[in-house]
Amino acid sequence: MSSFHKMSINCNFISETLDCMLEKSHKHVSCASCSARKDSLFGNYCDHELDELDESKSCNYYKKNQPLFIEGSFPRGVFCLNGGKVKVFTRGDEGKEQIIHIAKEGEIIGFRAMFSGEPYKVSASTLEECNICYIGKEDFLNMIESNAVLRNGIMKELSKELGERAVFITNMAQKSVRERLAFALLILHDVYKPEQINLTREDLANFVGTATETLIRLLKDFKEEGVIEIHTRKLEIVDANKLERIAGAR
Amino acid sequence: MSSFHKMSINCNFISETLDCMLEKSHKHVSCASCSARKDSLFGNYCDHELDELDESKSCNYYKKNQPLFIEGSFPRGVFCLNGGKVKVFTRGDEGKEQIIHIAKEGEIIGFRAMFSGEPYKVSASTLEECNICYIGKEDFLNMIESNAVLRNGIMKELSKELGERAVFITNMAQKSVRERLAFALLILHDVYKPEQINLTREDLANFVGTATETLIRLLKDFKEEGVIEIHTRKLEIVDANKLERIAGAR
DNA sequence: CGAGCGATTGAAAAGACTCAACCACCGTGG
DNA sequence: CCACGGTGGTTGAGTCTTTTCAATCGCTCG
Repeated sequence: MSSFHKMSINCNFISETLDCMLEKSHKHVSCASCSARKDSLFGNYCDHELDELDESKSCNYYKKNQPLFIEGSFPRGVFCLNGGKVKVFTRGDEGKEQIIHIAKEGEIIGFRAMFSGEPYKVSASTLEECNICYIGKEDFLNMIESNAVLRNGIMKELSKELGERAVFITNMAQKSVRERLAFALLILHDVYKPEQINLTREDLANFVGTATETLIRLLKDFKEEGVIEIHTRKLEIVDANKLERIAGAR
Repeated sequence: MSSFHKMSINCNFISETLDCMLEKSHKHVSCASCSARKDSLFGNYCDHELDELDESKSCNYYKKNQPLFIEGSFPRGVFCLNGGKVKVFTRGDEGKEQIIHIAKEGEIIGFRAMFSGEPYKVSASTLEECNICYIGKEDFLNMIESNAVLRNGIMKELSKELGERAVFITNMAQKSVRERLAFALLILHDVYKPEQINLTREDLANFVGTATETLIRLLKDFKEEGVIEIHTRKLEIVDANKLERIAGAR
């Protein structure tokens, strides 16, 4: 844990660090004023709960492509995304990443392995500059134990994800790459809005579950069909309805 | 809830009347004497908890290929498998089944949707004759609320499944059908042992995520390579190590 | 300004699917 | 008891999607 903390002792306020000199000072973002919190599992916390939460957490700044945790290691706490996007992925036999989920502000990451008693089955790393708070395992489990609302929120979240993954599996097994790409773009549209989708082609391919070259060709098709606009690396969804039609039902 | 109960009561009548030879009377299997329980989430229940459980549940006999619940409907309770195998699956756009999981004795099925507040994202139906107990939603949720051990067991289970599905997704996305089949056979070997794997080719194909014809050809290959034995419908694993090698890491 | 990574394109090869036909086993009803 | 129908299993051939390999381009960053 200590190494992890050291690693991330520099700090936050993306708004300040956007382009100028990269002075990331380690400011403590109070949960009470966290803009991402309203959509999170802590959204309905009252004042004294927020104080408690503030006590037990630490805030950290992450650069692009920094790992939060790695498949196979054991969890020591959970991560609460204040700003930025994070990819959650596994590696197949040849080391190729399969992205399972792209997390955005407000999401809590890494609590699955906290309950399963197993090591992480997935890895997580930042896709861009991020501000991420960290809550130690013990504190987190205590909160779960003593706070039924939070606990139910967690169970609901676990359950929802489980359902989503069933659909994901079915899509992987039965849809063509073209359909899966359309599906993926719709999901990413939701994650990134109001911004444009901003991923490397490789990450996008690893989310869709295809080869990078295939992905590129299909993106070109979509562009020619007028459903997306390609701005170098960034993708703009032009016709979401058409995408839905391409993606098929669900 | 009532309609579901009616349905299952009917099952018993039907079963009794249809195969009179087989005498599947609707006996109440006491949880205390349930042989499947020791491996289940209720494995460590004490006497008075078992009494309570017995109170709130009903026992039902299911014929082969009977549905427990269907994608899109809302859950009214959970199913506890006393005997027999059950497939859990979703349907893709063209109605093709994708089997997500094959459950065996001792497993509790259908609790995901209980917490998510969503309708079922999957369907479940019996693969053979089954004895299945049913616990109503309210009773079940009360148990969860008041019994921390059970609750933690459930959370652990949800978490484990979530991890397994991440692996499943990666396999689907990156492995060849041949590798996936090897992987699937190993899983099924575990589920079915000490019996032989007993599924229709179509179900097996829908678990692996391929066409029935492709599956059959690959089974033949495996047989010729000496890793399995085919006894009409039943499959015997001859060389699990070799299967593991074929399946790749993990 | 050069190195290097990410993006792109083309051509060939492979894996898997679809379609169509046929077989074989099993329980049913005549 | 046997013919029948139906489901599940098997095989072959052709097609098509997708991958792989190889090469090129282009932008960004030090």
